[in-house]
Amino acid sequence: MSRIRVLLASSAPITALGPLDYKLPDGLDAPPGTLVEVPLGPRRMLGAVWDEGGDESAALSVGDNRLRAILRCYDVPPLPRDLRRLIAWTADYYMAAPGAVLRMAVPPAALKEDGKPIIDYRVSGAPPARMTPQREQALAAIGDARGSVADLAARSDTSASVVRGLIKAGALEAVATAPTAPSRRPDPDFAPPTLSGEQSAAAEQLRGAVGAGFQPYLLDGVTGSGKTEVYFEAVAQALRQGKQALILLPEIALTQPMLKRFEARFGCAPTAWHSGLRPSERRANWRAIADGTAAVTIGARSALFLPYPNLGLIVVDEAHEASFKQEDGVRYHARDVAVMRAKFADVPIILASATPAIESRAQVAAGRYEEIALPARFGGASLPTISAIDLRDEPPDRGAWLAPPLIAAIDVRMARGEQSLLFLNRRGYAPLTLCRTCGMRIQCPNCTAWMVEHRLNHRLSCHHCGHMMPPPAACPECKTQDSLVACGPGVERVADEVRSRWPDARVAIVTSDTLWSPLLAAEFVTGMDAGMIDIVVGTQLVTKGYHFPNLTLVGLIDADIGLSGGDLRASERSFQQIAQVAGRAGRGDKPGEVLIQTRQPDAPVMAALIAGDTTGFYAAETQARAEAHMPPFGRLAAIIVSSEDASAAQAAARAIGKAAPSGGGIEVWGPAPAPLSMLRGRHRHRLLVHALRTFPLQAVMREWLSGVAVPARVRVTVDIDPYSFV
DNA sequence: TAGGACTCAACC
DNA sequence: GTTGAGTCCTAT
Repeated sequence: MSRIRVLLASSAPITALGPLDYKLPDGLDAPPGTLVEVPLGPRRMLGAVWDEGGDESAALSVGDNRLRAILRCYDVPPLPRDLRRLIAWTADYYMAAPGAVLRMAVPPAALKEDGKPIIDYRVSGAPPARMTPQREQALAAIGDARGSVADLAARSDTSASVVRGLIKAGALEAVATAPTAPSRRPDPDFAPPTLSGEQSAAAEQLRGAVGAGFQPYLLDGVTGSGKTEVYFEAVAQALRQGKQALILLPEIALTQPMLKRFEARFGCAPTAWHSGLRPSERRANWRAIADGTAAVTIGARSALFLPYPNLGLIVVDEAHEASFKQEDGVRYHARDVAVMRAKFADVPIILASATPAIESRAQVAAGRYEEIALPARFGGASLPTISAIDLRDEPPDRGAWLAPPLIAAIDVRMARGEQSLLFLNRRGYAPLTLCRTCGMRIQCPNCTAWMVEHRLNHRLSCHHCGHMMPPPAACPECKTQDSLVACGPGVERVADEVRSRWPDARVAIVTSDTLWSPLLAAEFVTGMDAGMIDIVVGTQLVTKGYHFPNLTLVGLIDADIGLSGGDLRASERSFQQIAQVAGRAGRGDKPGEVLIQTRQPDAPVMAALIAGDTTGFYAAETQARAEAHMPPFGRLAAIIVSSEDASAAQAAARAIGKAAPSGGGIEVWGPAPAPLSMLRGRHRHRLLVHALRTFPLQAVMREWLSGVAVPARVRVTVDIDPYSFV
């Protein structure tokens, strides 16, 4: 009998168990990283044999006589050492429970013994006994496609229950496929690209980096400069060396076009990892990654914690994206954790972006990251011209949102058969519904937020908690009939205006509501490429890496939205967002034009964009941050105290504030009611901790928070390096 | 005094 | 996070 330590995979937030000791029966071998099933009280839990972290708890461990034996070892490879170190580092740095981080590395579906087949459905040919308009529509739209219930519902623009009804009626039949991860190895020499001189030099440098140990690279290339082709060459090099590569992307909506590009370059699909995988695919892909057969993984941030046994390269694409910051559960920043994984695995990491974060630029300035710049667009395409429309001088018509110069520019595109993109970062029809009679604004019952009208599905919806209600006919407050009016624009409303101004235009709305599956995203891309769409109205989803050669006009409906928030990164974020959406214009051989509707054309962000003065803008922002000791020149942490009981949350927040340390390089602001003072039915107060860059922030906060007793119904969440200030 | 609502600490 | 033990209260 021997004693082993096991870290349990639990979802408990802050007060979680550290590793526990178990008995390893004789004859069983369980090296560190081995995944095991262990008893905990009456339950059976998943855990990993653990060797990370100090052995200070060994002194507190229970006696041999009270040890329980592990139940079994899973027949999968042990978690590699670099991953174990990463889990320990992430838990320590972000003040999260190590078990909660472990859960991201080993999703429960991964260890299911039997690989269930993937069930797809297709039209059987037998018409249903009862035909309804929805069923007819669904069958016509499905055609000879196949897919899951959700896929088919999305494709046919009906609900999942219509599809299930058709299955029950026998009009759709099931097709089972064995869930195997891609078994072919991507071929590094399948279709080598033709690179520009600049690209070749960059690719050459990155190829040389693969196999030469840890080094971060900032691949800083303007939109349309061909960053993807360049880092694909580094991926090819990793493949030649028999290593695995990981490419992280900010959102799944992007993965579909990316998978296509990958396939064109390497001759077969990579292994995908994102929240949309079905359990059977998740299991198959996890196992292929863990046993090393999956050579290249393209995934969302959670792919960072998978057990690659043989990692040779990490790429973080669109590395400036704020969505790499996870905002629930373990609050980590995937870009920063990716750098740590590269460090532990001793491999190079490439952060690719046209608009790098100030944090990443500062690392270049400090000499820790190497910069590789691609200052020109690929294939001779030029960067678009950017100009502002001052809404104070040239306002849109009453009740409309497009100013005359933008309308004229769209007219030109319509006449030439070119495509236009209108950007507004607001989903739905109108962000606010108010009563003309009594002034009441319709608010979410669970959150301090307005209900947003969505006309496409005839609902008012809360974008924070998902609460929905049908739009009331009368004011809920004063009961006046037909008194409610929509205030302000969302993309659906702008699309309405577009349709009424250009009745012949083919209009697509692109938001997470309309493009929520990879299939729908792929259909949008196909439609754009085939010239079936004239005008796109979209949210930030359209800023993400798309390449449409015939898109020559980008209009920003309201460029001022992002500036009003006033948090630390508001200017930087606006700059990045506008630069990214502007970068969609003129990527082919036709020049692009960008029109920015704004009420403050003289704001530094707008002035820099119009003058093309990226360097000056970043220099000014960086200097302002440095002077205020703000990240990356200082450190921030947020403490969010929440409870369903308003007074309990307030009392706990006050108690934490009262116990706050002071001086010596740390200051604590608050507590104050959070800007979103109620979220999902919980009342929230927050404290903001500001510290000098060298201050031992986590250690001090651990000490501080562990000294404050908080009732069970109050939750205390720590957010290290916060990005969200609501 | 049984039963229910609730709190709290241990779980190896 | 879950669980079971412990505590307090109430209805009978």
